[in-house]
Amino acid sequence: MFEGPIYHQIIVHQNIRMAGDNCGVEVDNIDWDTEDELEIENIPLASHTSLTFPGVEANMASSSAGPSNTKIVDHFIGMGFSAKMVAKAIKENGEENTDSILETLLTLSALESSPPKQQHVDTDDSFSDYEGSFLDDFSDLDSDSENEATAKPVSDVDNKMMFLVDMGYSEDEAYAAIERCGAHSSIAELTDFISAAQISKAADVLLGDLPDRPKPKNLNGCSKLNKRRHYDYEAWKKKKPRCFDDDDETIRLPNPMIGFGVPNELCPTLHRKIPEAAMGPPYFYYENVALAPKGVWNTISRFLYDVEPEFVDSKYFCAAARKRGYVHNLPIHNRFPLLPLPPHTVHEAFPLTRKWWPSWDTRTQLNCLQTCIGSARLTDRIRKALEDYDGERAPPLHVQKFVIDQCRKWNLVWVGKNKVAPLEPDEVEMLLGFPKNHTRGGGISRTDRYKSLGNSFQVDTVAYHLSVLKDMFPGGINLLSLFSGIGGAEVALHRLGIPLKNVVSVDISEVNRNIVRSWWEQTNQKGTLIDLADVQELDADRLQYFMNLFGGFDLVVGGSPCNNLTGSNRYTRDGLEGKESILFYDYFRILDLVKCIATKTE
DNA sequence: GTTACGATGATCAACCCG
DNA sequence: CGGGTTGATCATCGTAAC
Repeated sequence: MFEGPIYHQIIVHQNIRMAGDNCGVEVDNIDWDTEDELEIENIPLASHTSLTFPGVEANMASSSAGPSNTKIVDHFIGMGFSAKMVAKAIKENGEENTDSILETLLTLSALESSPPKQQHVDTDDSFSDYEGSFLDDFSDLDSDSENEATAKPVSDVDNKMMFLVDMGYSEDEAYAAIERCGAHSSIAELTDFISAAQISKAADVLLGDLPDRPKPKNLNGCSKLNKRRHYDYEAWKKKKPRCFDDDDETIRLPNPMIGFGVPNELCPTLHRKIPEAAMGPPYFYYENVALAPKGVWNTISRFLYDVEPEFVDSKYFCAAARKRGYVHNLPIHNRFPLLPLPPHTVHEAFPLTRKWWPSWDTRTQLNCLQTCIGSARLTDRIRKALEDYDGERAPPLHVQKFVIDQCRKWNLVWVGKNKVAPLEPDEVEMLLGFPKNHTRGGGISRTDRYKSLGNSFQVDTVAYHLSVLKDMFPGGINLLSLFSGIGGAEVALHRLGIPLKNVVSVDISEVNRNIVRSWWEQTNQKGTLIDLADVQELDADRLQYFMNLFGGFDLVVGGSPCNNLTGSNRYTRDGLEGKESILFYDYFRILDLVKCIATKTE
């Protein structure tokens, strides 16, 4: 398979970057012409029409169901059934029971004696409606609005309008949704509202003359965490705009935070049900901070096929805490940890600190490793505060408290008499499970190393979850790694001994891409690494191209930006709709495309 | 590059009330 | 005693102004 012209082409790509920035010289040598032509034909038309609005609503109204939140609708439309038929089938069966929906659809299409293919939404059209570089325009608007505080609410509405229109909804629908739900509603709420309205409308048209239809079954039989449902348009009208969350039980974090199990602990979960729409292939693995604002994890879970998130604190894997939520459709049986097991306490990890560690500092593990470190001035203040009590056995309690508080806040360790210091970058690398000097060199500054590391996976934790893939893919896997950062997923798979056949790695930061490429070369990988800069560049055409080339992706990994979610952000903790964190929807978009393309080529 | 800078939500203990 | 409330305590893949 990997011989002949195709293989040749891969080799050509192997050592170039397809990043949009600063590769002008190299680009000329790349055989990308064919793809570029494709794009010229398909993309600009689609994205421009949707950005300048005219005629879009007519286009989309006919297909009736919007593309994003109505995943089930989408799923079946993607299979080639008409939107009307899908709406009808869902109305009849309820949306939980995909089996019977499919059955109804098959019956309906048989009745109409026209095979689904005739209603089949053309692949390219549906994809190109989907894509576009809308977030570029989005962020431009955003930065403009930052200068004028008074203009903010207006442009916020504009942003959401544009986002919704780019997702494929009509301008009218988007406007109605924003008006109904309020300008501060999340994209998820807005899309839910639109799709509820669409389904309701479609059903009215189709089924208005059938008074004795069976009621949708099984809407209450779903599990606690499987709360996704659609609202009747009428029901929506009566409700106040923001009460969507109220009856939707917010996901609670488990205590202890061990997810579906960690090594050497009793497994709290022996079996879990994965919704049918979520089943692999491909397998997917999504990560973000556990302590996100309320409702964020509900939204993430709802988009990712109603899979229950697994919340795990990495303190069960290494000497530092890292509370994260993972949404994945991997089996949870027979997981195994990476060996050797990393140290679980600070003393084991940094034996030299033991000598200076005062007895009144009772920490045994570190807090979450962040992107910033404590300042030199702070460690100096601590030293001076302690030196005042040098002769005594221990400083007074208020000094102890000050020192401990700062040590906890900044993850300081004892490196000398009265002397604390932040961790060195290589120490952070070790704690996170990366090889020493993983982020070193290649023109990266110390600050950037901390930043890249602070944004990364904890390798042992992720590897434990991914370990089940080893037996399933003895020949290796094809990996699509979004927001891959310094390559946490790649390193985890490699350390598990799972060969990496083809890896498409997407990250906006050039230094991160360099780190991954450098690691790739250092570890003598036999496979192919392709790096892209921007998840928004990854459109249907390009995905299709890669999937044809590789025979599909086995695993789609991604941890989308958390900076608008984390509590340590005082300025722009805007939730999932924040400027960066909104890229979560791109993870969903791409994952859904991968699933669609895989289903089609089956 | 360095040093400033809180707010949100989770957890826990104490408390109240019926 | 159980459930709910209140308040103290703590942690947080960060950003803005120098």
